[in-house]
Amino acid sequence: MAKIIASKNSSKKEVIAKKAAALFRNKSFAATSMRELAENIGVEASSLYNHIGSKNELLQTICFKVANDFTIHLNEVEKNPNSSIVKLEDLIRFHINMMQSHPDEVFVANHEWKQLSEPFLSNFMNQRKSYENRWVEIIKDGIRKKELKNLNPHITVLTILSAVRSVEFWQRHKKSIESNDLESNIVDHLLNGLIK
Amino acid sequence: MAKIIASKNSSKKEVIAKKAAALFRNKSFAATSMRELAENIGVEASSLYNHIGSKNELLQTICFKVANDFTIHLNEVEKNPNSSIVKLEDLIRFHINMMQSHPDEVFVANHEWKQLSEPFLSNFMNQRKSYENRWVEIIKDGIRKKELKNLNPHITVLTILSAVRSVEFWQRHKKSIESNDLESNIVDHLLNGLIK
DNA sequence: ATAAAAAACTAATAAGTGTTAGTTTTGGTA
DNA sequence: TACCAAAACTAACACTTATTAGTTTTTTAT
Repeated sequence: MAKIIASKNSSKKEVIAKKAAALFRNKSFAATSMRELAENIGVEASSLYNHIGSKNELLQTICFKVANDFTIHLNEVEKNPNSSIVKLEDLIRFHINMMQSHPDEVFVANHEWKQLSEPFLSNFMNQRKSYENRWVEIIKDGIRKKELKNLNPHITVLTILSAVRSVEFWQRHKKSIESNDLESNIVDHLLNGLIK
Repeated sequence: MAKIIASKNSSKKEVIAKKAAALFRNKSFAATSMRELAENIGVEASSLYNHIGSKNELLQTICFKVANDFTIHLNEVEKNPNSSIVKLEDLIRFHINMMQSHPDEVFVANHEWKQLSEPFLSNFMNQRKSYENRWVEIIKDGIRKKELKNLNPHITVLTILSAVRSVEFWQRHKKSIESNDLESNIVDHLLNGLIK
């Protein structure tokens, strides 16, 4: 009889969620069946329900865990009395690090949140909206203090948040690109531009 | 009896593909059923098969149409003897314009291509790889001619291609943001940076 | 008006979906 | 060793899926 193996660091539920994140990333939430998830873990589909509530709950767990991590870090950034530039650099680096340490989970939160069911969907969208608005305030502050160019703050935020997602594409090349290189390149590009 | 209405500019197949792109974007390919697509068009699901081969074929049509448009434009950019900066600006603006003129199709090509079946999947990935490599060459040329900073060209390309996807988020705010504003903000940010 | 072609319909197929019920096995504790 | 709860199993349910077959309606061309 096959078994779900829980390690010291992660409960069986966490083992399932981890594998689910990988599958939801590679095949999409809708195209991943519970039977397929079970097979990847080495167990029958019905056995999963001893540990989780539903397929939807798995998606919720993944998405809100990621959202909370980002919110918590933003709380800390806002607390510190740094310049807007330092704050932005800190935030950008955190995004890049999150994508490298939890690539599947962040990918799912970024791309599969649409498949959340209500009320989780509305909840998630509100949380994201609020997160973006707090970035916008940091940018506005930087413009006010003449640290940043007078670009549209909303566009700037979405440009940065989109740009950091390029890290998604680098997982395949883990060896060919140094992590520090990746991070400093993106930060430099987004803050100082491309032209000499 | 309901009917699929073909206009002068678009055949019935194109009407179906257009609606499919919108649904695939909003609900994902896997989560969109043929019955749902048919209902949105005002017809029974089986009637669609008088005009299309399969659900998969719809996705193929959408993805490769977009990929070809981008490839064709890149061909033209490479032909013209402009500086690398002008070429890059041209390419960035084309991406932004494509996302504004064909938002659903570009979104699907960007996010749902994974659902393509073989051999289309491999085909699409190769085409994208080649597209990215040709961007890389333009950047390398710019570095060689001292027009651009010496950043990693591969990282730079993916950063730009990710950043322009921020346009996806602006569809909801069509009225609040001027299209020209959006375009010039992104171009300025990616080429000249954020810091004053 | 009539015949032919295009495109709609209804009904059915076979396969796959998430999830539950009921049963058996497992591993740890008394 | 005997017991009990946790966690696995098999089997089934009620639906949904893409797609096809066969039929009827609509449109087009003569």
